[in-house]
Amino acid sequence: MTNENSNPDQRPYHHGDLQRAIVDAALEVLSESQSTEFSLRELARRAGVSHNAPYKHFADKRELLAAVSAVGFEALARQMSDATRGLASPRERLAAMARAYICGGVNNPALYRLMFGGYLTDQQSDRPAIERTAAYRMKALVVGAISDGALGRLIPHTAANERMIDGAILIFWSQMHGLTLLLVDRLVGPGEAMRELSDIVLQGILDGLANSIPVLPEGAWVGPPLAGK
Amino acid sequence: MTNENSNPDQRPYHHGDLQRAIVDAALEVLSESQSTEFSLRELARRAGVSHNAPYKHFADKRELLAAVSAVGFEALARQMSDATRGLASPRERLAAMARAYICGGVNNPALYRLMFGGYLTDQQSDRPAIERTAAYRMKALVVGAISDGALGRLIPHTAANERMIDGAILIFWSQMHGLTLLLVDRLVGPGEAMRELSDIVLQGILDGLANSIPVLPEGAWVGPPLAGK
DNA sequence: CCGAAAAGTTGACAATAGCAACATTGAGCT
DNA sequence: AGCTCAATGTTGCTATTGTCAACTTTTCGG
Repeated sequence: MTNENSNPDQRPYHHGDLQRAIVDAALEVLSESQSTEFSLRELARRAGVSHNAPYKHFADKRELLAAVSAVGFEALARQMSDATRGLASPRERLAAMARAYICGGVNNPALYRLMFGGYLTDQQSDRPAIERTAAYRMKALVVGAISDGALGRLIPHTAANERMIDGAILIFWSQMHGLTLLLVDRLVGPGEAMRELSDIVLQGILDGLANSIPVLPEGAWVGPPLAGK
Repeated sequence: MTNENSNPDQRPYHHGDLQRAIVDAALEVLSESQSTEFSLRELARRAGVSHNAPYKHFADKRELLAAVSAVGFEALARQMSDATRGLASPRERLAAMARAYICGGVNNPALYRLMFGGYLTDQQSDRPAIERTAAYRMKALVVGAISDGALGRLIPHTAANERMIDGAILIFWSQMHGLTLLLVDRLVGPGEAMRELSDIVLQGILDGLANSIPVLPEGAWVGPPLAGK
């Protein structure tokens, strides 16, 4: 029987869930320092283990950061999902998602940069499956709102509409992504006007897309590349 | 008389222009490795000087990377400027700038991320003056195209139009910025369709802005914050 | 022509990433 | 139970790095 509460000061040899503890510590340090340049040893210290224990769970720092990034994607997907819960109007759902997306970035720039800043992307390696899953969930939410009429008319999610929906998402996503990063980098501001600015931009997009939606060319994709290639 | 060409193999005690050499080496390594995690010592080695020589020109690594970033901003400003040279149509000028911007990012993602990825932004310190200068130049080009009629009607660059022009730039810039980063991170693709995708997106924006241009609220800004605050 | 400042060098220190060898524990098998 | 073994954690080590301090060589202004 493993009872790690019996003796608070006498940590058992085995931590219980170091993997989780290390990732949590990383999220903490990342939020505090807003930098990915912390040391694995620092995390080990925070978790109260020896400097090399993390290596039993992560091959190297890159792998650890990938895990942190994955947690970030899951959190973002959840926040976007939660934000739309109970909203009947598809347009309102889309707006809520956009706000949640921007908020997520502004509230933790370093995490957002880690997620999207190509720490893994640089290598030719694919993104972890868990990230892709979260990303697909986010995309599905957006697709749902669009097909439900967020752009002024119903656009059923059929094969015929696929490239048009992707066209709309390309515009919508890149606009929100860009705004988020400009806010984060304080190249537009002030941060307090985040909500106001994002609504202005969103308004512009929705109006534009209501008039005409581009169709993506053959072979173009939006979202994390499929696993195979 | 200092003649550093007289004896190729006998490097003089003083390098001549180490500052420049270090920055050049950094740009090289950055382009090759697509990562800012190189060592100052590596740069010193490449420049053929001792491991501490760079510290006579840069207080620390951050300062060196700031200098690299500044060079990147200058290059980007020049590329955008060159791209518009000789184009009479303001709309074409705007499109050319957008393409140059995106190209710059896709051709050297690591540099682009360094420039916009808040290596300096994290600290409360302002961006170097040289960066702000380049940024203002870029913004001036965009303002020029817009006021010349890139959005379908002339919008003179007057105080009355200031917040409307900034509104247009907010949309235009964040859209291009987002598209660039999504391309860089391969979250949209393929890279070969860069030109096609950016033209599609640009088209959507210009059409949208031709219909209505948002007016930014009081206190909002677009571009690097002014020096004072 | 001299003295100080600029530019470069050598040597040191603490911290880090990551490897290897060793120690401890718990889970499965008999 | 008792044994075994893989998972987990630890200690010790090496190579590398950022940065400081002290020293040397040039260059340049007065």
